[in-house]
Amino acid sequence: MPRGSARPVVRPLFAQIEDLLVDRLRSGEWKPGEPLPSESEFAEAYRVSQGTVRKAIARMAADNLVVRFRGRGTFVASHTNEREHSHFFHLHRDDGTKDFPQSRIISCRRRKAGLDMTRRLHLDAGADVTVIERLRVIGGAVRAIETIMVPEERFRGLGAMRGEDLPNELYPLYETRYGVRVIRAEERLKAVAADAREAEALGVTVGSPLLEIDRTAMTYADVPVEWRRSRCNTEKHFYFSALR
Amino acid sequence: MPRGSARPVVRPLFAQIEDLLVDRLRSGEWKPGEPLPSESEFAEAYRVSQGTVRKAIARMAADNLVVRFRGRGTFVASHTNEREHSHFFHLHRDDGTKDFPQSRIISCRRRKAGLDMTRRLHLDAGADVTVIERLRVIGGAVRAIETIMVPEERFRGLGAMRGEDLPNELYPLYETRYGVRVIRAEERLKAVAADAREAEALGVTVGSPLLEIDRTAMTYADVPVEWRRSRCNTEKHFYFSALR
DNA sequence: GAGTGGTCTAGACCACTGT
DNA sequence: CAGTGGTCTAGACCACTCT
Repeated sequence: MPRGSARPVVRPLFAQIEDLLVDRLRSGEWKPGEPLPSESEFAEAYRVSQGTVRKAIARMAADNLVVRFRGRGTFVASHTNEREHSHFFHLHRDDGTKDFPQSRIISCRRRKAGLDMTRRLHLDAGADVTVIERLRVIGGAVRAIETIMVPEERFRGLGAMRGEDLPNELYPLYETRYGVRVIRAEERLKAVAADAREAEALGVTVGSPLLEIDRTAMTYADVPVEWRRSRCNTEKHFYFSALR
Repeated sequence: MPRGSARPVVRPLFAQIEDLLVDRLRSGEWKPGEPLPSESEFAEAYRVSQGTVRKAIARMAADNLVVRFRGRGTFVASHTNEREHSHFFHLHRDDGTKDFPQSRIISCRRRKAGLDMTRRLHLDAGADVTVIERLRVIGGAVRAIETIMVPEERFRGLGAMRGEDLPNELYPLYETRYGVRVIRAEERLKAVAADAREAEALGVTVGSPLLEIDRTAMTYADVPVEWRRSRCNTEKHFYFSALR
């Protein structure tokens, strides 16, 4: 999507503080789940008022970069937290409830990136990628088949992992094992027809309509780190999107 | 969707001010596009500091209830503004560009609400509704067929309008003619198979996969005012969703 | 009790708009 | 020019957590 607009020449103080703090987050100075220094410490260190630091951190909290607790402190957001678990999973049962998906790995291999991957993941030609194929089981039934592509460079050794060792949720793994924190994602949805392989995996007839979810996941500074394509049987589920 | 949680017993001042202002917005005290009184006026009237009013209005701006301009003032948000035009339309061309849809009315009739409509629109049994059917033309080709359902009570006389008199965009009409401002919407997406009628309208074969977008549009206080169901040919377009 | 973030105030200065 | 919203400061009080 058309993103990223030119920055104004002069930035407010709080925005500059925010930039500095986001840079320090990106550098890994504080790991996911760890506490940041307090507002007053930052205020003193940067020689600005506490209110200015507050505004900077409030924006980081609004962007889900950190979470704040009164009386406890400010912590780097983490996908390992229960609250953020499946934060990016938008399939709901028709009755509106949301039950969390299980994963069943089909394959996990290392490959050379195709042209599409190099473009989506901002890779050089010939770069290595790990490609994971898996089924997603919701409420006991296979509801989606998913292809996940990540650069080997950032996730060294992932391509050599055995399927049984891969967890249900990948983003916590990205965080803890590779220090890659997924911040936001963009999804492109289409209706497509099931091919023979998909139809068999999902237990539907060839040509059945499937919801394709094409996701690019990004870390700090909008750098893409994962490309994922799911094809979902939406007979009993829907993808939820809130507009405002 | 599971929405609306219990309010805390004691609400901060700024939140109370926000509630009061939203109530006054809802009452129609200021029409879309019109200016609100200034921060300092509200501060004096409610006997709170200007900073507290600022925080209340900032939240209303974040919710797209109002728009603010430095030097000019605060204005009630309106779908008639260019910026908000097609704000809720999420279909993009495959190349990422977004061109705006034209509408071709198929029919516009008054009916008795079915059980589904009474439930979706919070109506009494036997209530009258206006049902509009139309095609959406994007880039010269028919890309979607759409059914729109609104309560006659709120949109009196809409059901008697001739198709030629209905504009491309309905939300500006809702605003100017009926004083109904759409604030937010929820969409549920599925992949479905085209039936004979849809296939003919969209120029695809029967059974082709279509993206169904099922939207409930709401005004202030999450009151539903429109139910809309679109079935889209996504061969050359995708539905965009940003996750954070 | 010391330390955290959340609320609220009061006042200053600024950029920008309309006249 | 007066009036608007945007930024920044400094300080007070609060609810809450940890030890």
